[in-house]
Amino acid sequence: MAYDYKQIEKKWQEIWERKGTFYTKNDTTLPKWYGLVEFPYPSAHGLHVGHPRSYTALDVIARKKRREGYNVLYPIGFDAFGLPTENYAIKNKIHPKIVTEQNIENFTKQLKSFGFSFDWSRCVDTTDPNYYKWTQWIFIQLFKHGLAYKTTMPINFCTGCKVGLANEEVVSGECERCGSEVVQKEKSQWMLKITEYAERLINDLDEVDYLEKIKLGQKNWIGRSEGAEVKFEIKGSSEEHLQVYTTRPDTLFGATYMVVAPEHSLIETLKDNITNYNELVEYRSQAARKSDFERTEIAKEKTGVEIKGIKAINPLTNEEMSVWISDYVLITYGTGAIMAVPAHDERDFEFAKKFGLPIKQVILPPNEQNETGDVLGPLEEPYVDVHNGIMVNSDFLNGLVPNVAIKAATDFLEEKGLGYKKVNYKLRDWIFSRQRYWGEPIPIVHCDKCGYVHLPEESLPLVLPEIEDFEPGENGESPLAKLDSWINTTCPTCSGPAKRETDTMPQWAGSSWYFLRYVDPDNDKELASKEALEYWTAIDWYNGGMEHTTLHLLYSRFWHKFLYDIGVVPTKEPYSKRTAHGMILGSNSEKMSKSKGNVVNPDDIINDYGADTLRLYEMFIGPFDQATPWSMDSTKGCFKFLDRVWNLQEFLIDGNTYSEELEVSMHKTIKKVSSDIEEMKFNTAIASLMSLTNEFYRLKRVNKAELQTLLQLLNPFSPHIAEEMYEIVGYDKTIAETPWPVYDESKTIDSMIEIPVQINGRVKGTVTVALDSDEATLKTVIHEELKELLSGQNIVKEIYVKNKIYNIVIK
RNA sequence: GCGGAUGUGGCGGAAUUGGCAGACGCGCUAGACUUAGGAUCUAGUACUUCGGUGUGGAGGUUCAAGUCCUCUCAUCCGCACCA
Repeated sequence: MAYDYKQIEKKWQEIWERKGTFYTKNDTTLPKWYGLVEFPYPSAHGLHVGHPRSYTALDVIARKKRREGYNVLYPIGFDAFGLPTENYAIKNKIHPKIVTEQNIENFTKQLKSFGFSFDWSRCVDTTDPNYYKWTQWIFIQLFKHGLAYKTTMPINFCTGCKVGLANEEVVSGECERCGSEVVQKEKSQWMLKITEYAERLINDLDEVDYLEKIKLGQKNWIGRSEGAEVKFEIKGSSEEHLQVYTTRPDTLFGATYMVVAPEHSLIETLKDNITNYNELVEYRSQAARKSDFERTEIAKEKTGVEIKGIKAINPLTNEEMSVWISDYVLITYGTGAIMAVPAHDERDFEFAKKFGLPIKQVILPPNEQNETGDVLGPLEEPYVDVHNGIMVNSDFLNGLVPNVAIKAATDFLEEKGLGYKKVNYKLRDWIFSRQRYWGEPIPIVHCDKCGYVHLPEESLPLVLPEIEDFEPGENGESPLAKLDSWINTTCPTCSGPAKRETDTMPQWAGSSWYFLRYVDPDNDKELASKEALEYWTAIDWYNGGMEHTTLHLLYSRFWHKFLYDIGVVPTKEPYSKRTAHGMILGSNSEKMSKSKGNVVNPDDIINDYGADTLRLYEMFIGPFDQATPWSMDSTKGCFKFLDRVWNLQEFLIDGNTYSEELEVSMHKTIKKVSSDIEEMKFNTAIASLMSLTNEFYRLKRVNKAELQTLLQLLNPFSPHIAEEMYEIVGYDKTIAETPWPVYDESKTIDSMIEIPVQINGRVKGTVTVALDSDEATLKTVIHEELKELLSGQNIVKEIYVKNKIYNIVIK
């Protein structure tokens, strides 16, 4: 009988659904295991082959954990608010809600066709008011605790469409759709104070098991640095001064000019003193057209304008310094102003060269030091090493190494009241407003009397109003701003007239806590019950893409920590373990994209080869954490393997124990597959299953006990075929109800082994000896074996690494 | 620019972490078989002048290096309003 994957997969998916095989048990006495994958954004394109890489991986692990006796929670849901759906809706004149419904329906059908062991009864959808009610509730808690505030932040504004744009929609300074110029436009926006959690977000990484590169990525993103904030007086102005953050207070004597961001408030406050105000404003509007990324590009030529009419005073030398504006200084980092030390900073150096500003060397590199230590030629390039060199031209710092000078300089500044020690972070607060329709409404009203007031919690959810016209408003406003009936409301505090917030939340909101909802998805009293949270959190294993390292993963950790602080969740960290999968590329090794025509549709693979083949290939394709190109031929190879397994039925003989020739192989394979799954080395786990199958073919027979084990090990990867064959072989239980196979360590070792023999590091032969043979025995055997090669040679040394290798050194 | 990765046959990759480089799969070659199929089975397959040579390149440490050290080249990914 041929391998009829279509019939087999349909049959088992129906059985699993009917019996509720993978529904999570409500038994909290069992040990639990909570595996999580990133829930998909239900786009109109459907799933791509990247999704099942992560989903299959944790499905494999979940299926193994269940059979090891764990109560497993392996849920799925939909992250359904977001920009692409809204844009699609506008373009095709369909309500985003309808689009979302259709997409979710399609995604569900697709996901079910893979045979994933999700507990579908716990499916969540971030656009469901019963779900976003709690997203809004969390926002209110943040607001009540002073972690949500409003401030003016720039948005990308398309001068053509008159709407706000996402960064992704801006292509080299132009609107992706209409090609008009995009400028930065100031807007009042809701912000979340993630920076308040910066220190804990770094420190608590010590308590979790994340891939090292993920921890590193988060630490670098948060960008903690220790330095000093220094106050620079402005000549002729007693109230205004410049506040500067520097990690290198040791170089303060070398600061020869200052640079502030074009957006710096100083330009407005000292407008009357400034003689070239118009020139500065012009430069600022130029800078507004560039992204931060473009502005800080070191390769580009530095630009800038001197602020004429004002001077700053170096607090240590009391010298006058010119003040400039330049776009390489960002208003969002530090204080938006820097002291420039051109001799010891690359960008400052370049800037100084271009504008002919003084360069004063204050650190002498070690190789240039002479007896006097004061011979300073013109610098070819800036010298930036903090660990080597010696301070010069720096008064009381002279003779110190920079590292020591940093502390000395900071202490001095603190003593004299000129500055103070400060920890700074690159991490910025989270811009939480979107001028969009398809997001959670922000449950805040503005009352002229009471200011910003949150809605009463019992009034939630604040349902997104059904509107006809969800096109963006004029001047970058949210579509909701056009809806007077929505905007005008009463203040919950004073009952006076008030206006609703018209911006919505970013997509990140719903995904920052969805894993909590899975544990108790239908609760309408709390976001989840205490008992359920107590039992299920923290998540035991979370797998997802590397691209989420710095945003989703940090945002959700931040929210979780906040919820911990207010007593809602019992753990400090949401995820005990985090791993990441590599991207699946097109067969030409480029990122899959419609325009390149290299997209592989999983539906086609399932249709042509079946879900079992797709799952197997996704796990076999290459090392799990690395990017790998898709290959249609290799997909076929996986199908061929399953077909070979299917045809083992022809060789099947009776036998309740492993046969003698296969015993070691059986135990070795169980060991290898078990440990490889835990380490996510799926590709080699499958390779060992293939090898075992090849052995069965070589012997032209397999007994029931051996086939049973093979099917049990194959089951997590290709569950349908494994279950079907298990049933055919005649077991009354399904594999899903069967414990994971065990191995005997003593039976994984061969009694005779082959030892390679090297002469001067080159393999010249091998000898087969009993395991753990002693060196003397081995030496006799080897010298007999390699008699000819060794005769007349001067043997200098012989090295034996037990059970590994034997090396003879001759001269 | 900042940050994170990766370089091994024709291709995807493996290598017990310093111990026989190329497991497993694809592709290719030859043979067998046949209800001529998307077949299947068996054997072979890094290069080679058969001495050797080979893990992006150049040095080094070691009895022994894909693995450790120094320098260097190339490619890919992320960068805060895509998710």
